[in-house]
Amino acid sequence: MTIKPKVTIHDIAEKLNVTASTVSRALNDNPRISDATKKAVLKIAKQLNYQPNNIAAALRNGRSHIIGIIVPTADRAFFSSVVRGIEEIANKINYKVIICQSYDNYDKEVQTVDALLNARVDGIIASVGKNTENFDHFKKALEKNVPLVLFDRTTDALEVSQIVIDDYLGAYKAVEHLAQQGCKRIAHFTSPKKVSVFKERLRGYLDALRDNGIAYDEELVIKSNLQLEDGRESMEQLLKLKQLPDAVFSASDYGAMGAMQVLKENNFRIPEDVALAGFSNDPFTSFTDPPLTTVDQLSITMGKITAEIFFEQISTHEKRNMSQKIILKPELIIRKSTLRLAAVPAAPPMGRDLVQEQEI
Amino acid sequence: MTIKPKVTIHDIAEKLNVTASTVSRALNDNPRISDATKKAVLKIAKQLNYQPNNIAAALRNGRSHIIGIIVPTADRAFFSSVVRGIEEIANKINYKVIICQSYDNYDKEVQTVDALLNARVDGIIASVGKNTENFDHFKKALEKNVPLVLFDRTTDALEVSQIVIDDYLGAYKAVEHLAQQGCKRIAHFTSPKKVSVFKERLRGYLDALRDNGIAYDEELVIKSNLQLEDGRESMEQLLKLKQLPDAVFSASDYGAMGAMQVLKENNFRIPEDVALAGFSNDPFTSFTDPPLTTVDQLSITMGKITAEIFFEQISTHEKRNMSQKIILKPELIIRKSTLRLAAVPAAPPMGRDLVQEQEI
DNA sequence: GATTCTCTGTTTAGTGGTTTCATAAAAAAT
DNA sequence: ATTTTTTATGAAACCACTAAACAGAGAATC
Repeated sequence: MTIKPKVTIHDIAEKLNVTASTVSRALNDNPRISDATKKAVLKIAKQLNYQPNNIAAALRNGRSHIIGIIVPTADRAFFSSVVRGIEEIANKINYKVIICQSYDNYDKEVQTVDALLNARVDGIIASVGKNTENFDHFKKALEKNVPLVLFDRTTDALEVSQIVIDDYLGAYKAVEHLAQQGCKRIAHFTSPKKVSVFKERLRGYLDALRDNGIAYDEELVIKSNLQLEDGRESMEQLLKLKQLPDAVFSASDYGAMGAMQVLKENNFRIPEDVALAGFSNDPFTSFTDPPLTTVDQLSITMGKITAEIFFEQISTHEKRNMSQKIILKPELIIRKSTLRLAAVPAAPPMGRDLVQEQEI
Repeated sequence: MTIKPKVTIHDIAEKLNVTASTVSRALNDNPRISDATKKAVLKIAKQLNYQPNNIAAALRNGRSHIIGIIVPTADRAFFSSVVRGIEEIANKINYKVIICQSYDNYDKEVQTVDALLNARVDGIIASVGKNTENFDHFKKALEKNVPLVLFDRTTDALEVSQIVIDDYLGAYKAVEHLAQQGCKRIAHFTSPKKVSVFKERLRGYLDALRDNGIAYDEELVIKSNLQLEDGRESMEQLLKLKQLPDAVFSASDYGAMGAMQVLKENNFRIPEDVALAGFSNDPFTSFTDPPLTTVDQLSITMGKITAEIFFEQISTHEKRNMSQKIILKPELIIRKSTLRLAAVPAAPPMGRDLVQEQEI
């Protein structure tokens, strides 16, 4: 394999006896260049296998046409869907996307923002890490006039546009549904963290209880990190109560899954003895037995809207347009884990469309 | 929020009454600069909140310190784990990673390679799309002397280093395990595509049958796209046979999951009536009931090794070092879906460590 | 016939950081 | 004291591309 020399617009210019600026304009389809010249340039460019140097262009005009996306992790179906939605729109208008993962690590998040700024991205779209409480790194981006939009995990500490789902409503819907299925003692798994989503879900839980005439019982609300193992422990704790719950609404699917495992190990029937609902509509929730009722977060929609708002901001650039907050309405995906009444939903079961592509 | 003016090394230079080159050297810790000057420069840089412009540097020295990763999709646990492994090593030596998704779309893959070349990445790590049969876009990278390493979905059509797992061995292990559990009629779900991984898995299946004294029965090998729905159909097809299988080894976890659903719907016991094994160790497999035996692909290891080989290539750069092919040994994760003999594995169940972080 | 446009291109001057080459001063060697 | 070496820095070129300002030829207008 021979290594070809790098070809620049100057090489093309030389071949055609014009200047580099003419070639540059021709390649950029500038109206000041005649069609004949454009064609000639394009032809030579192709012939020489010219590959534009985006770096030089970026340096010159101060826009890299690259945007940075920061997510806690890209392997969560929710985040990757959002990313995909953003990418689709970005690609359409010739922007490249660079995906960065913070792994919910504050330091890494700070470094990433810095790295993106150094790389001179044209803007940043981010979902804030779980442990982030200081937002100076994002402020730095704003100070440099780099557009910033937050989605899902956002903060009001920054004056930026945000796209979130209505966690309150999602939780409310789930708990209301449980109540309608005849549940009277509905437990809730939540997090001790100050993250707003959990506070909102808790609020939805409480309001739905009240609106459905169910008294709040403190011992039914269990705080944990909401991982699988936490869900197991929380459920075991609940099983020690004198009066058992007849439903659990977990603020995470993993927490619900842990509860499901423990319930089955103890020979409880789901949903007859205890109904179960989660939050997020993680892909695995349709594969559990019984399939898990959960709240879908409209990830694709969120991605598209996020991208739209972001690029709107990019184009209007200088103008300090007010930041907007968009709240999407989540959807309750009802599956067997909560269906205690006769009526089973007609086929095809809901949420089936969320099945992932196969692994190879 | 005030927009601060962009500060360059020239601003720092001016403040200190030195030249930009001195500042540049000081910032790069060049030994030819006195410690006093270095300290002064660093101090002013911090004071002015100087942010280096990587683009300018990249243009000048022809290395962007960015590497591109192309994966079919980032939301598959396997790929994102590999990416994570790569990222970890890359970050350590101050390289940024830009993750691109081809969505198994050939055109998008070609465009992506082009875009990465234009962005002047220092190298590319890729897993080839399912439908890619022409590799000219990758050849273009090689011609430009841009290091390229392939993992998992690779090709021998290119003279590059590859890191793959031994699909043959994975399949062999799975089928051997089924035989050891007393299965005599083991079915196999495979793909009609020409992708080597499936051919290898089929080969492993066949050899394991032979080595365990089980006769090959053509009607037990079912070809499909291996998605969930395909698995269901394949299983239904098997259930129509006069002589039912007592085990199914699917070349994908989703296929196995489809089979599990159909089996349960028809009141077959798993694994007593039919044992089930998949391939990939997708996160959901530990949440099914019963949990699914499957083959783990050592994604993290693969990522680390891929990164190591890649950066080795980056550093030795010019030298046209021979390309190597590394084949990792996959691991069989035994779970209840195949355990027909008394011995149930002691807690904690295997594969538990693969549980994903919770969704929020 | 002179003036003004249009059209198509050229000239020039960046963009921000790095690096080669040169140089002055200081230190070391003779 | 003189030469050589070392140290610390400056001046200018350069990376590849782009945009503003400028220019010349022919067409259109008065």
